[in-house]
Amino acid sequence: MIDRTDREILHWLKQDARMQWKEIGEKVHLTGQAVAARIRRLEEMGVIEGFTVKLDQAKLGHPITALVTVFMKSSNHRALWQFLADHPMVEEAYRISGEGCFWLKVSASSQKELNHFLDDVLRYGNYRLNLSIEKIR
Amino acid sequence: MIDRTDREILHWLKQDARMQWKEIGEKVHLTGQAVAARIRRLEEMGVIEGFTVKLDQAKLGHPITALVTVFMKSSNHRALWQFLADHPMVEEAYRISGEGCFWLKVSASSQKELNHFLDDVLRYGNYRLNLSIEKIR
DNA sequence: TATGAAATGCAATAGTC
DNA sequence: GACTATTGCATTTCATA
Repeated sequence: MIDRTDREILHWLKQDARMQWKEIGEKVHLTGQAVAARIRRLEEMGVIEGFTVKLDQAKLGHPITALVTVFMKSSNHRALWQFLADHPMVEEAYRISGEGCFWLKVSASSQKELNHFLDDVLRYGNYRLNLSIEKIR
Repeated sequence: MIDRTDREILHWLKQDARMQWKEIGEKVHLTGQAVAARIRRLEEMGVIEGFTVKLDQAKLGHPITALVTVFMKSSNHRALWQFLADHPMVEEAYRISGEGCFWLKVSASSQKELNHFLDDVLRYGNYRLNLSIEKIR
């Protein structure tokens, strides 16, 4: 279904998603064509969801990374779900187990922008805020 | 320093990091070469940290995503820092403000594997655990 | 599911503005 | 910084095992 070679290919793609099929092929002892076929299959299977860039948010003018836990007061999960799914400041969002909570990673250009976001969140529930002071990974 | 066109390029790369320079060029009204030059510059500036794949961890045999907050008991931050920076299950880790804490996103293949990880974390401090029950973004 | 050969087309480089 | 023209090489496709 998904063998050791597939995992090796994913390993290299994780390091550099623009690596050439041929180059990956040399690393995993396959031709570029075989690598291309495997990657196509992994995409079709949904194992590979897509290819992206890792960006330095601070250098893009978003120096604030906030880790937010939201505690719902109402049971109107759906509305918050949609709010989070659409909001441009939300980089990651999870529904989590426990007292009807969500967990978010939010990127902000200023304290003011973050405050405004949090005010919007307050319409749905309370929150606990943690600010990142260093990104480890 | 970093203009509107750069941001547009980043926007397209975020959607598909393997999009061809030429194709991006058509979208932002530039030649492929001009796009390549800008991307090279953005990499040198460190705005682009790299190119990666988005993977479906569940389909790779890691159905559990845990969001963990660590509260240090000692002040031996450095040791935990290193532990987190190296550990293969840790997908993201941040030093956060407040009571000497870290925040982590951890991927696990089983409850047992997660428990083992958490036991290791206990050497450094206490933790609060939340399990993801749905990935929103 | 892999390879080898052929056709296509992108990327890299150099030169110009 | 961007464009055009040229060259080199990866990707794609197809036939084959």
